[in-house]
Amino acid sequence: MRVSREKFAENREKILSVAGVLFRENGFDGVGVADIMKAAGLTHGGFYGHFGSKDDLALEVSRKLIDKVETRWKEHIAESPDRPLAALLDHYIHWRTVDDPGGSCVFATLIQEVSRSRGAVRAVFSDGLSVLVDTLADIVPGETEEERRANATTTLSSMMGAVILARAVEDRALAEQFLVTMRRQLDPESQT
Amino acid sequence: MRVSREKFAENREKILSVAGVLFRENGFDGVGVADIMKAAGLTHGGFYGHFGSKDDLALEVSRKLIDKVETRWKEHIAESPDRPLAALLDHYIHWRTVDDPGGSCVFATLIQEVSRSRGAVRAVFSDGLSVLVDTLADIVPGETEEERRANATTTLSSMMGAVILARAVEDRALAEQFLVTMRRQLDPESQT
DNA sequence: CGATTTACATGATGGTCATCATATTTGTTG
DNA sequence: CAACAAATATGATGACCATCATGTAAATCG
Repeated sequence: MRVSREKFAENREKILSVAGVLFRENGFDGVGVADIMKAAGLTHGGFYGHFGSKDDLALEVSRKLIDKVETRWKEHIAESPDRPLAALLDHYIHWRTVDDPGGSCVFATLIQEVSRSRGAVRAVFSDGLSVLVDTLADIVPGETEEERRANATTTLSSMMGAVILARAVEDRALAEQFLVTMRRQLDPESQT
Repeated sequence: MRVSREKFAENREKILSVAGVLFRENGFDGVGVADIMKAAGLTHGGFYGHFGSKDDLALEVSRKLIDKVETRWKEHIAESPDRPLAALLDHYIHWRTVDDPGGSCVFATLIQEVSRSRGAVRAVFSDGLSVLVDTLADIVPGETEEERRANATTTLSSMMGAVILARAVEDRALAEQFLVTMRRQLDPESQT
C-alpha cells in the first residue's frame, strides 16, 4: 500500500491539520493517535512513519498553531493601520472563537492543560505568549513603553479570559455579556 | 477490615479533599481512582463504597470547590466593608494562586477541561460563574446596575485570565507582570 | 458475647491507549 | 520491466484505567 512522495507529504499535513482541530476540541489527552489517523483517513499504525511519538506530534502541532495565531494577529494589524487594536479585538472577541474551539486560538483552548505539563510544549506556549505581549505592546495605548507593555499584558489576559469564560457559561446571554463588555472595555472608542 | 462509622465519614472527607487537590493539579483526566485512594491512604477497591463512580466524585468535588470559592469571596468582602473589591483582588491575584493550583480557585485550574464536557459538572461550573458575577456586581464601581454587571463580567474574565496566563508563562518576571498590572488596573485607587 | 453487617483489601475483568512488528501493496529507480 | 524501497494496513503487546466480585476482619447490635 505504498503512496507517492507527494501523497505522503499531503498525508503528513493532513495529520497535522486534523490533530490541530481535535486537540483544540478535546485536549491533548482527550484524543488518541487512532482518532487522529482515522480523521485523517488513515489507520493508526501508519502514524509512526510520520511522527516519532504522540508527544512529537503535539509539539509540532503546537508550534504550527501558535505560529498561526502570531501570523494572523500581525495580518489583522497590518490590514488596519488606522485602528489595529480594534481590528484585532473584533477578530478575537467573537462568537466564532467561542463556538468553534477546533478552529480557534490554541491558547484559549489548551493553555491550562499545557500549564500543567513540563517540557517542550510548555516552553513553546510560554514563548508564544511572550510574542503576543510584544505584538500587543505596539498597538495598545500608553504614553511610555513601560505603560504600553503593562497595557499589553492586561489586554492579553482580558481577551483570553473573556473567551475562556464565555465558553464555560451555558447561558448564552451571559456568554455574550462576557464578549461584548470586554470588547467595549478594551477599546471603547473604536467599537464597530 | 471494618472501620467505625466515624472513621468511614472521615475517609469520605479525606477522599473528597485529596481528590480536590489532585484534580486541580492534574485535571480530572490526569488522575486515576487508584491515585486518589492511595493519596487518601486507602486502596482503590474501597472507592466504590463511597462513590458510585469517578464522575460522581468529580461532580461532588466540583460542587464543594465551587462552593468554597463563593464562600471565600464573600468572606473577604464581608471582612473589608470599606474596600471589598481591593480585598478580593489582593486575595485572588496572588503568587499563591499561581504557584499552588491544588489549593487554588477551581475555575483557574479546570475551566477549560470542563468547558469541553457536557453534563452535570459543566452545569455546576456554569452556575458557579454566574454566582461570581452576581457577587462581583455588588462591589465593582458603576453608576447603574447595568454598568456594574458589565463591570463584573469584565473584572471576572480579567482576574481569571491573568492568573491563567501567569501560570502558563515560564519567565517569572513576565508572570509577575500579568499579576501586578492586572491588580493595578482592576482597582487602581486601592493598591496595597 | 454471638450474629450480622459493613468497610476495606485484593485481585480480576474488559476496555482503551501508545507503540511497534510484520505483511502487503505500490511508487520509484536502474 | 524487474528489483527495490517505502508507506500504509493489520494485528500484537504491554501498560494503564474504571469498575466490580470476592474475601476478611472488625464494628455494631440484639
